[in-house]
Amino acid sequence: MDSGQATYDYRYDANLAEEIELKWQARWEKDGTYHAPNPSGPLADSTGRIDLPKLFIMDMFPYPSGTGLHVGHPLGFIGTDVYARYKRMTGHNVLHTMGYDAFGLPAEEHARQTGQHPRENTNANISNMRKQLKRLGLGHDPRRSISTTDLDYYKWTQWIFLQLFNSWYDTDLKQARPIKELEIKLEEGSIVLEENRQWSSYSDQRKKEIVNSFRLAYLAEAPVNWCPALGTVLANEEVTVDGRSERGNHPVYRRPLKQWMMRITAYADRLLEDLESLDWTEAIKSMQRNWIGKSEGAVINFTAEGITVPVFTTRPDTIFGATYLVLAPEHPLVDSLHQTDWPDGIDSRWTGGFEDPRSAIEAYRTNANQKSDLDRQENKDKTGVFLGSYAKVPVTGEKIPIFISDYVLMGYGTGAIMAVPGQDERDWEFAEVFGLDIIRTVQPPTDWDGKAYIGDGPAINSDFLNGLSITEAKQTIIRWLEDNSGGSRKTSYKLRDWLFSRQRYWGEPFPVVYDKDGLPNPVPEEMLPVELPELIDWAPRSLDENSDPEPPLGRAKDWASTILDLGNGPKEYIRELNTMPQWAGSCWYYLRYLDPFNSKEFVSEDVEKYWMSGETGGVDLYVGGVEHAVLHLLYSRFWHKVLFDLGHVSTPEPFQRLYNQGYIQAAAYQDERGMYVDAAEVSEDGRKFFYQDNEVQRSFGKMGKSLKNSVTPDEMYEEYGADTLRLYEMFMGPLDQDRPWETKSVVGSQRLIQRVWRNLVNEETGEITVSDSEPDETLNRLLHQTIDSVNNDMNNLRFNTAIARITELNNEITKLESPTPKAIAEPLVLLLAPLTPHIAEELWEKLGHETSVVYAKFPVPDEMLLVEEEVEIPIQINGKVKSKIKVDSNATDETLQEKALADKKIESLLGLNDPKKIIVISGKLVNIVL
RNA sequence: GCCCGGGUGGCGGAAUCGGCAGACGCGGGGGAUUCAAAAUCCCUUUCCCUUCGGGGAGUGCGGGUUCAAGUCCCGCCCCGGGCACCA
Repeated sequence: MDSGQATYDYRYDANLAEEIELKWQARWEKDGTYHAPNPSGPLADSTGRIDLPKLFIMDMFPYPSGTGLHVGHPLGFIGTDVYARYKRMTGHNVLHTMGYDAFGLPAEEHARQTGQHPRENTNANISNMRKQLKRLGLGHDPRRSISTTDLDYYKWTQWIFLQLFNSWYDTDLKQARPIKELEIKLEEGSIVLEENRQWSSYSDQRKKEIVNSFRLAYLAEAPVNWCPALGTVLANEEVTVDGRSERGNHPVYRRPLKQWMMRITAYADRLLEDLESLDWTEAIKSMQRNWIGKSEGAVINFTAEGITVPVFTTRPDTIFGATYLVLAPEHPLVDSLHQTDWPDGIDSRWTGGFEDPRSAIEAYRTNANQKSDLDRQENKDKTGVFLGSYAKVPVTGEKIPIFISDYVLMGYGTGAIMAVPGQDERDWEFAEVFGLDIIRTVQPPTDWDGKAYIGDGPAINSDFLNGLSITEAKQTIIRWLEDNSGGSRKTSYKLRDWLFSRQRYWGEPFPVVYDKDGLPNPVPEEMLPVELPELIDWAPRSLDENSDPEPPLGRAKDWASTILDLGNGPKEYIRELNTMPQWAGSCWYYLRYLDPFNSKEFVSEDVEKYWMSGETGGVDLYVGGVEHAVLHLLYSRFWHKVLFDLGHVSTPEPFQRLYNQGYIQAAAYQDERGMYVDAAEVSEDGRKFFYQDNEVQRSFGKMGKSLKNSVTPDEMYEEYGADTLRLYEMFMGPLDQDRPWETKSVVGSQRLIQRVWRNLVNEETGEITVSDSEPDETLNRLLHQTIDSVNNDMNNLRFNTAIARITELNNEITKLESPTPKAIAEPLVLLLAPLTPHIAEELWEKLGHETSVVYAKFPVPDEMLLVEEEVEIPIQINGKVKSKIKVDSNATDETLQEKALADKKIESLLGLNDPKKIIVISGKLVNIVL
């Protein structure tokens, strides 16, 4: 300002914004403004807020990455903050805080590249992220912030593991029970494992093994996803469809290893059924349903070579159309079922060109093994070989040939199917390739010209089932099978047990030690936590496909073997060397937020009941990205249900309402070589885009380094301030929608704040300029209409429209020629407070208030003022608006019609025509039909 | 292939009880202010035609219901996401 003209020392610009923002952030911290009281314990207080209705609002906590935030990250955080602030102002005790999911592969990968210990690196990242988030003015209770890597936190993660280890799933009660109850049942003989065998006749070792096999956390030798490049095994959920690691895109190999598993399959039905009670989007629910993959049907026992071959089918009603069996190539019965020689006169298509079944099978298996999952997926041509043997169909006694083919998967059902080409497209294709019989058992509609018919219809060619519908036929045949020991009703799931071991350093150690017999023993609760050893050489080894996983913890020799007294005197034990997966810590963090300082329990009963109560119970609002649809949300629900069964929590579900925020995308530009160029340096001439005078092509994608299109919050603070950034992000569109970032549009949000400021404050002196005079009628009505809309929008997370309404109100205020009446200014500040808390605090203080705006009462509309005295009514002729009239808002329909017909314009348009019909919608519209 | 979303101005998006399509913002155009500019304020901005009074078209496409359809129904097309040889 060097022109000598009026200087605006108090114009709302980035500098003033920063001054105001830092001032209030310091104040909030000092005053503990966002502290939410607990009903009891160390976080109880005397504010009286505990008597208000509670609300637990939560974000999916972030992984503290080293690269820092870009403006896309905090979108959801701002959304929950605005909502939380609104709820505080409408009389709720709001719990909102933020934690860090800091264990896991990325931390270690980063540490591996930089050579820094994961802990140091993680801590640095967390404090950096805290700083960045604090600058946004998020109203979090800082006392409740936890990190999954805190010793005091993972102690309780280990404690929960012990709950799982010490429980089994009672299928009669349909809930988890303490393992002791199982032991008692086994001793009493109310559970018998083998007929005519007493529990006492088993050896102690065997007893232990048997009990172990019932636990919810158990060891199993299972085919797992081994990723040598990451040096660890991965959960199914962490492997992409084309058989690579989700993180890093490294090849993953299937191999059997002894691993910790979590018996999530026991909960499949409850995880499925309880989805109904949740306020989640249909998209997420259907992804979970899909993942659980429940299908009801029957297992049917075919016999061949004196061996029973069980087959799972969802269509037992089609059994009369079964013309062959197919086993997965790796099915264990293949070796005992095949013949030594081909039968005479065999179809050449069935042999694969081999001399005998054994060599054909061997060649087929080798070939199938070499096929990648991607090949299998893309190449769906049906292949297979005949085993040389035949199976007997239970109902007919007929003999049908047995094949192996890779279109049958070992991992689902029984790994074997009865093929019914008439009613299954895949079987039809196979039957065509191999020249097998096709028998329709459901009558297709008369105009049916397709191949396999999947739809409903009367059963045909099916003996005693003929004429029945699919549903009836299913019931009938299952009853027959059960009566004749031909099979039984059966439900299958796609869901597999959760692989819980990782060969990594940076994770929670298992509270498990092994004694000489090699069996796992839980580390007693009072010995927790089992602390991660300090390791100098913590990096995983680079490994090749054939090597074994080599857990880094094995290198901490002093730690790995230990002397403990587990109740039978000090003995030497070997520790479990694997660590838990990253999901473990994120499974239950919401519970620790409630009672972070509790050293006796993971959460106190009292506190848990208070915060988790509700219609169906759980976190009242959980906001996060859709990418956690299956993994985190399913695991978390599972653990929560176990804790519920064992009486540690009071609700069957952890998250009552789930809301998926959209993503902020950003324009990215590529030059003619396809290389991305710095998006900040690209200019536009209206149609084309240029980088250093060369034309570049625009596309939209995730913000980030690789697309060179990141915009950081810091750049926004520098130019506009945090309130503007918050306002802009909320104004861009509905919270659940993806939207493109546009830096040039941010100014619009700043202008709103600027105008509000100017309407209330003298830019030269910084003095408040509001008047005590009464606002005029029109403005007052607008104020109350705005208050009404904003309340609605806030409740429905429609912040974009709330801001639009506030802008309209402020635009009217701007047009006033006299100072803004205080009676308008105060509610305006309150309306803005959830969205732009810093400037609201500053204005609130300038308006003479001594207490924080955070707990001021949000304005409530005066119902009387919501109804206009006079309204403008459109008049349509044949549905098109031709004129408008002003009438008293409570005018009768008769008056409305009269006035409409008397309108000059309408009169002239009607001319001599007589209206056929006149529709009057009270207070809204008149439509004249000619 | 199946299952979810979603297609509205140059752009982000409003209008979801069937009742004035385009609120609010960005961008564009014009004006005031200024020596000038920035900033600010005001007007204007769906498209086409216009004798400047106005007229016509219009919410992905084609039908339908209705006095009235972005909104409801039927049949398609396109985009985004999820699942995918799961018996």
